Amino acid sequence: MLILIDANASAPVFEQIADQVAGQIADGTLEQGSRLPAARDLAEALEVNVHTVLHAYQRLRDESLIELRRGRGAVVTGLAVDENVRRAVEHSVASARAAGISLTSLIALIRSEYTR
Amino acid sequence: MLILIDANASAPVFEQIADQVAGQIADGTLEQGSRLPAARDLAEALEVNVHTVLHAYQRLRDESLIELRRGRGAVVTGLAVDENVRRAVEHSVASARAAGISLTSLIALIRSEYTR
DNA sequence: ACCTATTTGTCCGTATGTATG
DNA sequence: CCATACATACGGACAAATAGG
Repeated sequence: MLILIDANASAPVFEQIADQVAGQIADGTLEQGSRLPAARDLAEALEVNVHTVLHAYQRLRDESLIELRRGRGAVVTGLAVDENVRRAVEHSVASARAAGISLTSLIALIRSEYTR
Repeated sequence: MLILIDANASAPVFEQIADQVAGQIADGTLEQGSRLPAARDLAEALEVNVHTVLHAYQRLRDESLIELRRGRGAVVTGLAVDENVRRAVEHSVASARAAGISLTSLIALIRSEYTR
């Protein structure tokens, strides 16, 4: 876990942590199924508060890059892509319906975004 | 702002607040453009900590139901639905591409979810 | 251009709850 | 039953953006 905090950076600390972990998941340094250090441990190593690390972890969970479970820690999902896609599609459809957008229009949106 | 906190409920307080505000946005009690009470004020009224209310507000922002700006407060967006859809679609397409899912397959997914 | 009040944003610290193993 | 580790809530402090005078 090579993570560097730049105290002078404009980005908040929790975001720096989240971004760097996300980057390591993206480039394969952190493999699917691997476990992140316990929030307290990482916090101690980085000399920041536990909440700051937990905040970063929760951000990563919201982006479904990791799974958080009490007593178990943070596990990289990363490649649960099918599940990611399913959820993303579910959300797209839900917000489209809420906006009164027809199936045809939604598909047109998807198509133009895909071929962009 | 009629919000009731049930201390005995299983749902956390911040979620109770977020859900009730979301409900009032959905049913029109809170109109688009209207301003939510300052976090500190609502916290005082509900006799909870400011951070708890801020947590709820930030949750609502993540769902793009409100906009948060320092010094200005929390404003109901509600109808920025087109933007919501655009972002959702963007995300769906991005995760589909990352998963190696073709445009055709993605459209099939969208269709089945829509008509579900 | 300046100052001040308002209000969210971040971070720290502490305490307690709760699911996991 | 016990240790681990995230989840929630409280409290306090200061920073940063906004609005208004």
